[in-house]
Amino acid sequence: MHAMNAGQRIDRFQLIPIAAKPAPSTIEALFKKQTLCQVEAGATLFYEGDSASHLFEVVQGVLRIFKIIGDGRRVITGFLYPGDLVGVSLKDRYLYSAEAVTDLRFRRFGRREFQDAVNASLELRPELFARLCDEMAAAQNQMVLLSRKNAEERVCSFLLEHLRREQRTCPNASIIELPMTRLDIADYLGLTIETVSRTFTKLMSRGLIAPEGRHALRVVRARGLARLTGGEYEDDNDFPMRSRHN
Amino acid sequence: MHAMNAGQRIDRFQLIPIAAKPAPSTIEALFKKQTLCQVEAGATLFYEGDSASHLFEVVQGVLRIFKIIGDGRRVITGFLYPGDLVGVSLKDRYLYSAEAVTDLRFRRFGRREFQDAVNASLELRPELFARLCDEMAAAQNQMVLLSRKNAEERVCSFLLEHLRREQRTCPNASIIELPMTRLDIADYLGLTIETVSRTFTKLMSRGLIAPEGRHALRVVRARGLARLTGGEYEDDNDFPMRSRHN
DNA sequence: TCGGTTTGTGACGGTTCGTAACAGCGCGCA
DNA sequence: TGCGCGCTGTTACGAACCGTCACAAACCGA
Repeated sequence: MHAMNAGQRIDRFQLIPIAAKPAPSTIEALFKKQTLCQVEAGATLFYEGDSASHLFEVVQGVLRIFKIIGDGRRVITGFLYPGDLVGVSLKDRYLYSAEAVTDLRFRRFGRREFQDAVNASLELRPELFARLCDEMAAAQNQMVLLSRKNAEERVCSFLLEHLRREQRTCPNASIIELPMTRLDIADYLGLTIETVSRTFTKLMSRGLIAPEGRHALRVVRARGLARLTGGEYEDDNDFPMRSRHN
Repeated sequence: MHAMNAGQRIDRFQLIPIAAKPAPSTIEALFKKQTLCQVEAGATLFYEGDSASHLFEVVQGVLRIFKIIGDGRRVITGFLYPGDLVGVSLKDRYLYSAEAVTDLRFRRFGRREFQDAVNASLELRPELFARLCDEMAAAQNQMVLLSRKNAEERVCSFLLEHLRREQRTCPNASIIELPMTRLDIADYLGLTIETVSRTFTKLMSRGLIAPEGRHALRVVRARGLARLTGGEYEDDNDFPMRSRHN
């Protein structure tokens, strides 16, 4: 297995002053009242098994959450982006470790205070619940990917997932940033870096994607990628899964 | 890929009269007020994509929840047992299909009524949240299994998971019932039936487990199985993952 | 008892892994 | 500015694991 850059544990965040905001109505607004923190790429926010004292909201940058088993095998269960919440679904201990992929800005919230705030507000509760559902849906899709998709399908799914993300802010974007390393991608997709690398090369040689600097690439034929994901991401054509709800 | 027994859709459950109970304090008590339903093995409770009108509580028997992608590949994301809730983490549509593995007794609850009941009760909310967290934790562990474990580790993890379940009701049980088919197990573990079968045989020849009829087996050396899971289920010995929380 | 389904076992092959060598890029330092 | 070093990423090749295919045996319900 490959070595990975073990981040230093940070016990003292660099604090950035932030102006006070009006009454919180959504979770994001609630977090806005919290101090903005910043850490460098590679830093660890918390370890799996740590007492779960805080929730986090990613403000800028990318975060990876992962589990490590026995002999060092790592599984990245998710990448988190600005607006995402970390540590919603937990009881008293973190289920996974969290490290900054890039330089990262985030906000922290004490678990108890957060719970109290959510309990007190009729607006916050449905939103929190919705976020939990999204997290669960993502986990299920990831299980499908890890369980039954081959290397090419996994990589295509990954790329389209990221394209969709870019397109949420910029609807006809075709360039996706991939700040994480190949090892990160491999550990997220349940492959090795070599297989990820080979698959990228193959997709490029077929003209589906094109390199765009070191840590970005251009999706040339999104439709072509979608056809290779093995089961989701079909947009317009009829899809057996969808046509069945009664 | 192997064919699977496509269950008939049930539109009318067999209803079983049940005595009214006192005030609900836990979720289980809440469900006790609902009519008990029964279906035969193979029946479908709902399909992925269906409008999510109800939650379910398994009362007796086993349920499988699964997703199917494009060309018929199936992924079983979980087996559910008496006391388990189905459909907690969802918004307006079911994330997966649900079929009875065995003859099944269950209770249904309208989503809206359930939401209202939970919102109205200060006791129910934490329990619901806790169940969501458990569901999430299970999903994460499954991702680890599917992503990084080999066939033997997957099967051993599966067996121990079931042994633990049996031992929750009967602390020194060593026989585990496996009412699902090999195909179900394979689709749950991301393997083929042949690999599951071969792995069982191997574990038997090593004396770790012993056959106990067709759909049950005896765990002879649980400790031995635990050592082969590749990362969890170590009980007493120091375990790097655990020794690190501060 | 019979036929279909489920399970078990073997041989074979393919996808992915693992090792290794090399190339590209960034960084510090002379 | 040029050089060396380390890290990341790419490519090649042999090996291993698991999937595929084929068939037999066991089981189950009619």
